[in-house]
Amino acid sequence: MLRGGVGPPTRRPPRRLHPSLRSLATRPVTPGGRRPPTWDRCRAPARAVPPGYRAAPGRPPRRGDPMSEHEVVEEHEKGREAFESEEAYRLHCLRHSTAHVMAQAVMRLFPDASLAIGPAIEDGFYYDIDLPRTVGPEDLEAIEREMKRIVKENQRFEHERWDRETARAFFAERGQAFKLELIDGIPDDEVSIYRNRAKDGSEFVDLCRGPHVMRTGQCKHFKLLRVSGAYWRGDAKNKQLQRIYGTVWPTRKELDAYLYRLEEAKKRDHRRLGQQLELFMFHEYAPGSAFWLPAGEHIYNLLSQRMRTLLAAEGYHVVKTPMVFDKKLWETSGHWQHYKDDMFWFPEDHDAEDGEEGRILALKPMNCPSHMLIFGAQRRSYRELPYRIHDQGALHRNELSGALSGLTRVRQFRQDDAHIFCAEDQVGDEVARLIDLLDRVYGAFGLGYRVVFSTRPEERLGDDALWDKAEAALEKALQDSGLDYKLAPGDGAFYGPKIDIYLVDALERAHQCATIQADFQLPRRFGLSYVGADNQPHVPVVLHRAIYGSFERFIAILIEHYAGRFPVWLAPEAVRVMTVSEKSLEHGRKVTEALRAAGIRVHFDDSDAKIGYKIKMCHERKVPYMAIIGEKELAAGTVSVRSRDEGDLGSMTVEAFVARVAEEAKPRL
RNA sequence: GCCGGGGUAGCUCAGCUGGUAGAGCAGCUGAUUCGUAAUCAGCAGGUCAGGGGUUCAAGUCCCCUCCUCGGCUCCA
Repeated sequence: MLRGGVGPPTRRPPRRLHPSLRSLATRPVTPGGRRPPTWDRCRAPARAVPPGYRAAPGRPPRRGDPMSEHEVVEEHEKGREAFESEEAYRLHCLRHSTAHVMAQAVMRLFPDASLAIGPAIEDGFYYDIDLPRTVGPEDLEAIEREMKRIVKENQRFEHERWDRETARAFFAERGQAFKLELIDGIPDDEVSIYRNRAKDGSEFVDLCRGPHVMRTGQCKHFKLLRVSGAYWRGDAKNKQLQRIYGTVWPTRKELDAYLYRLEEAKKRDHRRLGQQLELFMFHEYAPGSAFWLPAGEHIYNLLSQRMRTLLAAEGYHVVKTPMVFDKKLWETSGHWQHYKDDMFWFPEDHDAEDGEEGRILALKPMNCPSHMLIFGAQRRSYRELPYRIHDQGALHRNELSGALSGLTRVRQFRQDDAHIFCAEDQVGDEVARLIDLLDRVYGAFGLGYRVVFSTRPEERLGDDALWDKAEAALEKALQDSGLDYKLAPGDGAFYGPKIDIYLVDALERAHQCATIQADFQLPRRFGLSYVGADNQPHVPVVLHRAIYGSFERFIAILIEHYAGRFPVWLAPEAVRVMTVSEKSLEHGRKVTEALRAAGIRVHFDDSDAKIGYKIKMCHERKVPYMAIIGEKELAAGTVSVRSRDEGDLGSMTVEAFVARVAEEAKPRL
């Protein structure tokens, strides 16, 4: 999500991952790195055809005519096309099927439950259910036990087609109001139904597009993870349901690997490491706003400085703009109309009588309007274009209290924000330069990335000719870059097409950070123009762009990506010098000074603790290098070096050590 | 904002069905001068998130507020 775009972010919780990237995070990370053979145990139904039934009109649903083998195969081939790989398709079937198994189990335990939807999602599945009471962890265990029984029974997933009235009657009789709503939303005359028959003669019948695996026995390696609230159709005005999340994998090994990955992610959680490493803190007096402690501020500031330097070299003008603006600015940009609830604002005159019209001021949630003012403050020539403005000013957004989370969802943050004012025919070049730039930036951190190109949405501003031009320019730049990218038709902003970049971290999780958005609307709203070579006024195109995105979020990703083990060039503390005993204090001091003189961030642990204890403390801080100084080193004028990642490196001369660390401390960016 | 977990010493956590708060680490003081992931002893540290209520008695039960965590359109 572009935290600096002009789009009117609606007041709703964030979508976590772009749908077109769903498969990205589903890749299992096995400790050995190799993927186990899986698919022999998860057979999708196309090869072996499950019995299907078609209900004849007017007949009771159970007595349908069997769906022909050909039809079933055809259907599954069709379903498969929507997936990028056989693997993705089979996982989808497995996950969706396990959602059914869970629903079946829930219905056994809570006969009054009412089922909403239960899709397959990244890494698992969920089912939204209206339950008579709230369920807790003990209930999840009970549901799991029931699911295991169903798996053991190895029930078939029988596919049937019913006419809609039969289906309506069936679900109405069972009080399944959500299913009725879903049926009413289906345009076809027939609806698709899946049926599971239990050994005891009971049945589980669900409205479902499918496809499914053949039998419940395939859904063996699952685990229910958590339960939370979710609104029917995602709308806070609707009834809130209980959403039960689970995960499922074709093999035990993959399930274990996934659970291991969850554990690993928990260990790397930036909130936990942020406290452990004293990078930042929060206080209830400033919900959603981080306090950057010295170690964290070091990283923040380093990223900030490197980006300024980089962008200055790219021809950007670095500016600083006001924090508080008259609400008129936000009316001009359109934020006030769409986004007022997410802004912090207040009357200029606090003593104004009730009803008295005073000036309203607002903290900026985005930088773009003030950049529009800068561009518009002078008469601009085409010779000045592309005119690039970079601004790292603090932004404030009044996020929903329930949406706040660590550094990733905050109320105050800064971006490596910039706006590029250019002529229409310069868009392609600028985008190409940006792609080159972000490739360099992400490369410096060892982060991979994926690119998604989003084109015109149904509801949009501007004429189609302009959209044609913009989309063509962006796409050409993408093609020229040689990058793989995915197309997301209709996912663009209402004011222009965009390119979103998803970072892939060490745990193969995707995070949206960078974005490049073309905007044809904002310059018009601000009445901007430049004088062209033809001596006529032209409206510039604006590119909204960010590479880190917000510093807060990017640092959170870095913390988790590195698991707190920052490389020397980023680490707040590069070396800790420690003495074995007081006898070597003097030499320790000298070594510390030598490192400091070389510009290395070093701390001298001259306490009287034992060396083993000092090493342990240092490990907990994840300092990359330890220089151990004892009487041997004192006599030889050396240091004994221990690396965080490689262990004891033996002794070397002070000069060699300083040179080694200095080399690693050079900014990679 | 909504649903559901949490909030006990700086940190991690214990405290059963109500009977007046505890451990480890960190801190301080002292001893110890030690060779690659925890030296010993002593001391100090809490309005049990905040407020209200029930009770002879509340960390524990009830209500309100704040903060925090998991979620809240990956659409049969």
